[in-house]
Parts: sequence; structure tokens; C-alpha cells
Amino acid sequence: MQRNNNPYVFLSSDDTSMMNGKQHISMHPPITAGPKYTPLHRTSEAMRRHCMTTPPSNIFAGLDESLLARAEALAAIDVVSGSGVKHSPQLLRPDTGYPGMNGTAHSPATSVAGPGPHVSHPLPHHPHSFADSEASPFDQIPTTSLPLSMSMTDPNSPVVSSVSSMAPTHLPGMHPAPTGNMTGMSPHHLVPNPHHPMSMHDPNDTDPRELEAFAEHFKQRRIKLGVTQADVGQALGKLKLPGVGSLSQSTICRFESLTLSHNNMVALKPVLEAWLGEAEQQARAKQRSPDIFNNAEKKRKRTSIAAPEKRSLEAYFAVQPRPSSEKIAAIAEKLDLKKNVVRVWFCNQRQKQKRMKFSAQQGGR
DNA sequence: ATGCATGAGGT
DNA sequence: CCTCATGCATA
Repeated sequence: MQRNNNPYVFLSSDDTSMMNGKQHISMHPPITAGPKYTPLHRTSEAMRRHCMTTPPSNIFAGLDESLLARAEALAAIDVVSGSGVKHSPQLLRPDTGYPGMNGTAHSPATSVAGPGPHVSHPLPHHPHSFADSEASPFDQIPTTSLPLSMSMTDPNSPVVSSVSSMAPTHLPGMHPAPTGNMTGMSPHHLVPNPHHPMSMHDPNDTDPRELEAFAEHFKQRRIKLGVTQADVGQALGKLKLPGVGSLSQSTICRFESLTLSHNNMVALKPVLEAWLGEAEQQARAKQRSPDIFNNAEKKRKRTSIAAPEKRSLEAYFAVQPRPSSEKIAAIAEKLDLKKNVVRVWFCNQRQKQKRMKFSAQQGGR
């Protein structure tokens, strides 16, 4: 795979176990869904915007042609240089780390944790570091006391079982997929959980190093247990934690590789911690008693942006990460891509830059 | 493991 | 139209 393409991530490659043979989770109520995520307030967006977008004055002023042309030219150079991966040093990541913003900008935080707390209030933003970040609500659920019930080894689950909690019943196996419901679905209707007694720590209080350590530990334990990332995601739905449904293999993978936003990591940690505890317990039980029972529409098409176009987009992005609608239209036309594709590409690119590993925190605070 | 996409919630 | 959390599809 091309992991080379992503400058921000270098994930491990030692896991072999991730291969999942099965990845079919079906729907999930986004756990975040609790009451949808409780977004805290995402207040600082504007601020962030200003900070970052105000570069040297008018570079963009005359953007249009010249800039685009320039960006393309740079992109072309890039090509020449050979490695497909690259980005010209100067081009990409204006500042690498985005000191300015970082992590998380604000947030919603969480959703995940359901029990919790959703939010509470908008914490003031912190002066520094995570610039704007958000406040998030809860922090850790006492994992020890969580009532969970999970079953990782599902003997025969033919298909996914879907999350029961609130999932709109779907059928296993097939997704109806029709009008758009499947992926995004919106099951959100969890109960709005008022306040919670818990202490919510601010995500800003969670040390990235701690998250990293947990993620690593989690991965190791998971592998030892012989559980795939997809299994974990599915098992989460069975843990009936309030507000927590299944998660996809992707998300578990991203958690392990720290490629989620700081807030997202903080939100997911307690949940995965809960699962791990349950899983370990089950494993021990099994050891004791050698068990008896064996354990027993239309598909979405992914658009693929060709390398040359991708290079151009990267070049544009380096110059202006947040192009206006008109600009996006112009770029789309030039590259012969759909406008929406270009728009989404920029959104995703921005998200990438905010991801953890390397970008977010300054090490550790 | 990652690219492109969706959708809720916000501005 | 953005940000975020997530996911399907895919290399």
C-alpha cells in the first residue's frame, strides 16, 4: 500500500494480525451518537481559521490563474523528481505540525462515551497548545465498573449482527443500501444524557503519551487474544455501553495507529479499555474451562483520483488549504474532477493534518 | 492501512 | 460549506 503517501503516518507494520477476514460490520450506530455527539461547542473555529489562513497577505489575492498555474507547475516538478510520494518539502505542510492548530480543533468530542457525559460546557479554550481544542467531556469511565457483556467469539454469527442497540434493524448480510441510508444513517437518538456525575476530564488533560501507550498495549493484547480489529469493533456493540455501538475495522485500526484526532482518541479509549478488560476476563475463564462449545443494493464506489491530479491538489493545498467555493470549482474544472470530489478532498486533507501522530500535540506537554 | 464519502451539528 | 467522527471499499 501506499503508505508512503501519507506523510503523517507511518504505521506500524508489525501487526500482521490485522488482516481481517471479515470485515463486515454493518451498521453501527455511530457511537458517537449518543445524543449525537455532543458537541461541545466548537467555538473556536473561527479563530483557528484566522490564524491559519492569514498567511502572507495576498498571496492568494491574485490567485486564480497564476497561482493555480504555479501550483501545478510545482506539482509537475514533483513528478519529475521522482518519488511519487513526495511532496516538495516546501510545499506541503507549511508548517508541519501545525502548531497553530492542532489538534482538534474543537470539538465535538465525543461522542463516544456515552454514559457520559456529554459535555458539558464549553471550556474555555486553552491558551496554547491545542489551540482550540475543545473541551471534551468526559473522560474516563471507570472501566472497572462497567457492565459489559461481550462476546467476542461468536460462534456462528453469520453476519453481523448489527448493533442492536439502536440500529435500525438491518438484515444481516445485506444491506439494503438504497437510498442512502446505510452508511450514514442516522440513528442518533440516544438519550440525551444530562449530566453525569463523572468527572470529565478535559481531553486536554489527557497526555498524548498516555494515549500512545494505551494504544500500543491495546494492540498487543488484542493480537495476543487473537482478535481482529473488525472483531473488536463488532464486539463493542455487544457491550451495550450506553451510547456505544459498533465501530468499524477502520476506526479500530486508526485508534491503534493513533491516526485519530486527539479528542477522538480520548473518547474511544475508555470504551476500548472496557472491551479489553472484558475480553481478557473471558480469555481467562476459557482457560480454566476448556470450553465446550466451539466458538463458534448497490455498493458505493470509491472514486480514485489519479496521481497527477493528486499532485496538483496537494500543491494547491499547500498554498491554500481552504479554497473558496469558486476556487474549488476552478480547480475541479482544471483537473477535470467533480467539484464535490475536490471539495471533499480538501476536507479530508485538512482532517489529516489535524490528526494525532506528529501533528497534534507537542509532544507532550 | 488508507482513500474518498456521508452526515450530524455548527457557523 | 465547514469540521468531526466514522465507515465502505480497496490497494
